Amino acid sequence: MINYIDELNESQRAAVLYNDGPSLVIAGAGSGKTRVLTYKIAYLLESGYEPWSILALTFTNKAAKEMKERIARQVGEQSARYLWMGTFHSVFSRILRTEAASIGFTANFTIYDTSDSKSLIRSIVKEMQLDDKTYKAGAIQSRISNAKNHLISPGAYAMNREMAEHDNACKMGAIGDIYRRYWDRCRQAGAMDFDDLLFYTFILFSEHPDILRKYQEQFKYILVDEYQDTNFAQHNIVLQLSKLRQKVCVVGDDAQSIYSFRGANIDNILKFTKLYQNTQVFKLEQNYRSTQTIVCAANSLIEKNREQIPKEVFSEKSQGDLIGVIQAYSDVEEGDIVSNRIMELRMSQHYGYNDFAILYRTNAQSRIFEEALRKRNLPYKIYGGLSFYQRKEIKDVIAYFRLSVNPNDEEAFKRIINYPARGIGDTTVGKIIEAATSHSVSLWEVLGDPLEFGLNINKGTHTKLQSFRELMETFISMLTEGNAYEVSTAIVKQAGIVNDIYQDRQPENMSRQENIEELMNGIHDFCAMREEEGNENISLSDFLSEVSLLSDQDTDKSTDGEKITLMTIHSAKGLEFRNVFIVGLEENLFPSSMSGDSPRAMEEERRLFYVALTRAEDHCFLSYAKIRLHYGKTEFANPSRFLRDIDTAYLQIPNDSVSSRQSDEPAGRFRREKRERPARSLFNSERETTKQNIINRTVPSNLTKMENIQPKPSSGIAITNLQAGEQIEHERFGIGEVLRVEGSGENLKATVKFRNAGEKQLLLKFARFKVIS
DNA sequence: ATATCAACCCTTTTT
DNA sequence: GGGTTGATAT
Repeated sequence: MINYIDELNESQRAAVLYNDGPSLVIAGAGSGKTRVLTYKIAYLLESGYEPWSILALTFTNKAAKEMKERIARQVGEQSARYLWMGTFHSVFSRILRTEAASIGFTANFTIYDTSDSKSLIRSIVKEMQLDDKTYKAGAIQSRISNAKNHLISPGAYAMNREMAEHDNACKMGAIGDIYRRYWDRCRQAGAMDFDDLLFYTFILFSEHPDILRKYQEQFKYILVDEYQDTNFAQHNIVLQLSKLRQKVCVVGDDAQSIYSFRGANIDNILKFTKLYQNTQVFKLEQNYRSTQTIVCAANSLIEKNREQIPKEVFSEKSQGDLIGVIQAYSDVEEGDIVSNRIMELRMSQHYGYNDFAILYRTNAQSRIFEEALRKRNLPYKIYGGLSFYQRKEIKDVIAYFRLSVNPNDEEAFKRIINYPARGIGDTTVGKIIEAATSHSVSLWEVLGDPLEFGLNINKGTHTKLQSFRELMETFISMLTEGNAYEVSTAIVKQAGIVNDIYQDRQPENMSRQENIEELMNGIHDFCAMREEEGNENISLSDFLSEVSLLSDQDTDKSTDGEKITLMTIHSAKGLEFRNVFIVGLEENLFPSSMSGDSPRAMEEERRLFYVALTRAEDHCFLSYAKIRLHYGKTEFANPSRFLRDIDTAYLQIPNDSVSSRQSDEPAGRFRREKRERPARSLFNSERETTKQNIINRTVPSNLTKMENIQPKPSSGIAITNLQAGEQIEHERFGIGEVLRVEGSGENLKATVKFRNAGEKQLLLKFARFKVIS
C-alpha cells in the first residue's frame, strides 16, 4: 500500500486523489509532475481500475517508459504492463492497425518519416511540372502537416479560403492539388505519415461511432502529460475519447510550451477549463529542483509574458549563488571561458562531469564547444544531429524490410530498386511511377505485370525488373517463417547489402558496417526481450511498427559515464543538471531572428529561456559573445534582451557588460583572427576522427562482427530448478532476486526483482542469465 | 552510371 | 562554414 500522505505534498496529494471528474494539473518546473502522474495511476489501480482501462498519453517514448517503470515498481509489473501507456503516435498507431479495415488500410501499413514525405512531395512537384524553386518540399510539407494537425482534409483544404489566400500569397497556389495527390499516393502506398496517425484516428472515431464507443467504454480514465504541447488534432481526439465519462486529467505547464512550430497550441491548456465544465484545477508550485535564486530569476523572467496561467513557483532549498553572466569577445572565446569555468567548478566543488550541461539555441553552436572541450580533454556527449535511423545505410536496410512487409510502400520501393546497383535507372523508375499513377495502382503492382500497364521498356530492363520482383517475393514468403532477426539477417545477406558494405575496407566506410551490425544486434535484442517477456509478436512487421516511431533519445542510455552534456534547449526539456551553462545569449540567436516580428513567437522564445533556466539545480551561467561566425561571416552581436528580463538582483554581472557594449570591437576582431586560424586548421585535419567520435558516442559499443551475428544461445543450463530466493545476474537487467517461479515445461517463468531494473517476468526458455551462488 | 563541382540552403524537432 | 543537392562531364 502506498503512503500518499508522507510521499506527496499537499497539492500533489490533492491532485492524485481527486478522480471524480476532469482535472487540470498546472505543474511548475521541477514540481514533481511525473511523481503526481505515477502516483495517480497507482492510486487508480488501487481503487479498482483495471490497467487496460487507463489510457496515459505522453509525447516521448522515454517519458512513457520511465513512467511505466516507476508504476511497475509501485504496483508490480503485472498490472503495469497492461496499461495503455505510450506516445500519442504509438497508441494511435496500435488502434489504427487494429481498425485499419474501417478506414481502407491494412494492418501492416507503413509509417513514413519526414524524409519519406519530403521525397514523395518532391516527386509529386516534379510530376506536376511545377518549379521546385518556388515549391520547396520543406515548405509544402509544413503546410500539409499544418492542415492535418488542424484536421483539414484535402477536400476541405480545396474549399478553404484562408488556406488558398495564404498559398497564393506565397505564390504556391497549387499546394491544395499537391496535398490531394500526396494524400492519394500515401493511401495507394498503404502509408501514413506522423500527422496521419492523428488525423486518421480522428477520422476513424468520427466516421465510426461504434468503434469510438468501444474505446470510450474501454478507457475509463484518460491522462495526458505535457498538455501544453498538444496540437488541435490531439486535443480533439482526447475530447472524443473522454466525452462519455469526462474522466480526464491533463498535466502540463503553460510556461514551458515551446513546440508551437510543430503545431502545439498553448490555448489547449489555457482554455481547458472552459471546455470541460467543473474542471478541478490543481497547481503544483513548490520547486524541488533549483535554488531560490534560480527559481526567483526564472519567475522574474516569465513575468514579462502576457498570456499565462497565474502561479507562484517557489523553492525551499538554499538561496544559492547568483546567476553568473559571462561576456566573451568571440564565439570561440565563449567556448574557452565556459570550458575553463567547468574545470574550475568541478575541482573546487567536487562535481562530476555529468553534473554539467551546456545548452544552446541551435545545433550549429555545438561545434565550438566540442572543440574547446576536446582541447582540454574534457569528456562530453552531444545529443541531436543525425539520428541512427536516419543514416543512409540504415534507411536502405529498413527499406528492404518495409517493402517486404508492405510491397506497396512507394518510398521504400524507390529507395532500393537500384540499391545495390542493378541497372534500373531513374528513367525506368519514372516510367513505373507514371504507369502506376495513371492506373491508380502501386509501383509494386506495375512490377507484377509491366506490359499490362503499358510500360515502355526493353527486354533487358524487363528481365532486371522481374529478377528484382522475384527477389522481393522470396523475402515476402520468408516473413511468416521466422522471427524478425532471422528474416532480417537473410534479407541483408540475400539482397547483396552485406557484399556492398563489406567490399571496401576504407576507414570511412567502417562505420557503415558497424551501423548495420548495430541494427542487427538491435533486432536481435528486440526479439530476445519480447520472448523473455512472453510476448509473441516478434515478426519483422512487429519490429518495423515499433522502430518507425522510435527516436535516438529512446534507445541511448543516459547512464554512459561521466560526461558533460551538450544539447539544444528543446531537447533538455524535462531534464535537470546540477550546473547549467546557457550560451549564445545574443539578439538574433536567442531570441532567434525568426521571432522578431511576432509577439507570440517572442513569448515562446522567452518560455524557451525559462525552460533553460529551470533545468539548473545549483548553478546557472549565462554567456554571450560580441562576435560570432554566422553562415561563414563574422557578425557583431548584441546581448540578448532576455538578460534584461531577469531581475538584476539575481545576476552576477561582470564589470564591462551589457551597458557598455560597443567597447572594443576591432580588438575583438583581431583576437578572433589570431586564435581562429590555427584552431580551425587543426580541426580540419581531425574532422574525420571527430565524426567517428560522434558516431561512437551515439551508438552503443557492444558491436560484434557481422560474421559473428547469430542468436546468442539462451543459458539452457540448470534453469529448470531455479528457485525463489536465488540471486541471478541477467545479461541486460543486471543482478536481481528470484521472487517466484511458475508454470511448467515450455512456459516456465520466473518473477525477478532486479536491483536497478525493477520487477520483470522472464520466460526461462529464452532468458539469458546466470545464477550467482 | 558514376564522379566531380558549383549552387544552394540554412531554427528549434518529442513523433 | 558546411552539408546536401543537382547539373554536367566522362
